Amino acid sequence: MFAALSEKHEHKKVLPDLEGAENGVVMRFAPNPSGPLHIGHARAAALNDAYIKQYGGRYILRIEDTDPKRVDPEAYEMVVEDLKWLGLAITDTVTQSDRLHLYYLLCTQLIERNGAYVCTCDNEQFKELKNKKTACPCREQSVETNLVLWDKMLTHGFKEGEASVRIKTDLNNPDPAMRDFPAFRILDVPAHPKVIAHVYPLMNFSVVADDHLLGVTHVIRGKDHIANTRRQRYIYDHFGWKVPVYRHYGRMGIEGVVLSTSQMRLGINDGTYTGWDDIRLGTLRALARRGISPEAVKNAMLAIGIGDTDISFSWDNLYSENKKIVDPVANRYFFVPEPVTVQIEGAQPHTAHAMLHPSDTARGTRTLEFTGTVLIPKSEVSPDITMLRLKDLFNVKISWDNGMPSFTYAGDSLADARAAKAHIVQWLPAQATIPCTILTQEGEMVGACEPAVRSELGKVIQFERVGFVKIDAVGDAGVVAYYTHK
RNA sequence: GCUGCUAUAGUGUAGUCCGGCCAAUCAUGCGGGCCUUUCACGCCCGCGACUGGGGUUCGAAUCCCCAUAGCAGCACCA
Repeated sequence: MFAALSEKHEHKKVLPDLEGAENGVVMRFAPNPSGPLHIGHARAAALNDAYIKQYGGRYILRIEDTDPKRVDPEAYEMVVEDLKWLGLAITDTVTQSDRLHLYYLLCTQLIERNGAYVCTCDNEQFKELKNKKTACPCREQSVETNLVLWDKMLTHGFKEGEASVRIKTDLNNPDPAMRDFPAFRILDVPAHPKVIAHVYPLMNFSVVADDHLLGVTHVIRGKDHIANTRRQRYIYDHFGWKVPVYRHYGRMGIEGVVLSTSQMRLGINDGTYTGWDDIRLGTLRALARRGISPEAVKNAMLAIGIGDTDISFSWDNLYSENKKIVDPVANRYFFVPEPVTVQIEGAQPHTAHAMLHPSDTARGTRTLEFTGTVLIPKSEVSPDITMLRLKDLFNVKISWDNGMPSFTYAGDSLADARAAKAHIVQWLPAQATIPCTILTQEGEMVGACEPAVRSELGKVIQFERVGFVKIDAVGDAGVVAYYTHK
């Protein structure tokens, strides 16, 4: 008995169980293709992914492009790329603009079931009636009339704004948002980039149609959809379909990056941002560029879970997850910020062997040839510092004369350096160094690094005493790196 | 305003359904120490929370009520 109890305590589930998931699940991630994916999307994407991996089943990517105003033709590809980067087990991909005929068909059936009607009321007028819990005249039309009007909608008999299809719900529902919400509308402009159409389903209709058609069993989405879930239930009831299991997680506040697609686009167009992967943006491609690994993103999202309380996203937690992944694999190099060139007196040429990774000796070393002149960080040259240890090399004594420092060799003994509490600093041979700029979200850090860093293009490395960076570009002019985190 | 939802340390999270294993878990952060030729990693120690007030009960983080706060929705967006 006690064993059972303690076991219960030790069995920490990563995520809470989903009801009715024992025999596998069908879940979906359903983004609007208006831009690349950002951290907010990653939560839904990762949560669904984790459950599908836990229970087995299918993972449907459903591109929800039923509003031509909010479709960026380039986003289709970006979304797929971003999900690929995240490493999700997507099994099916559907695009709603390919499926308009299905929605039309189901709409006809729904009208035949008397679950929907074509409303030709002025929008303001309808809203007024709705708020008074009063049916608009269109609601009383016969099924036959509705079918005629529906056909008229589809055959350009109405112009934009002149007619819509509404779902019959409960006009006495205390929440006005529930009362006879729209299911289809006419949009003459803009043209849809993927399909010729002018009658488009609204999200609540197309989502129900697809969730049912695709056999979706569980839906995990943000709580901004709670009202939609209630609306969608009316459609399920009209058709007599089985309703999926829903989970709505709370709002996630994310500070420090730009997330609004329109704001990002604006900034890119006016040159404020370099592109969708500008590191000031919260897109997944920006995180990737900064050296955040997809596993870290997923782990951080799973740690947040599906709670329905509002939370604030913690960059610290993400960085911590990323460090766990990156630290064991990142090679170490010297970066000297704001370098000053100093001549060391009294030292013979030395060859320093510095480990590529301190806890993985098998990875080998890099060699730095000392021939007399080195670069060291400017911050290490100040009157209150009298001794330094050049890491993996030797000790240096600094003496000050009239405010001018001079540097002399002070032995190889590490013990001496320790005894003197000397800083162990990164350095570079003056004859073997390349310029290096580290771009951070706040600005840039200029310095120099080991030439060998050029072979780490695209990888995350650690500049000792500085932090992890991703090597973004290498060239004759030097190296550009993005600061990942400490 | 109307309709709902939520409320555990700086942050995230477990526990809340079925009240006692909870003087509240784990992670992160912060402070200190050890290790170390990085201010990294690892290890050890510490800091820090049940929104407030009533009620029910032998007993409440857990149930009920009120208050407060936050959030969501109230689009011919998703």
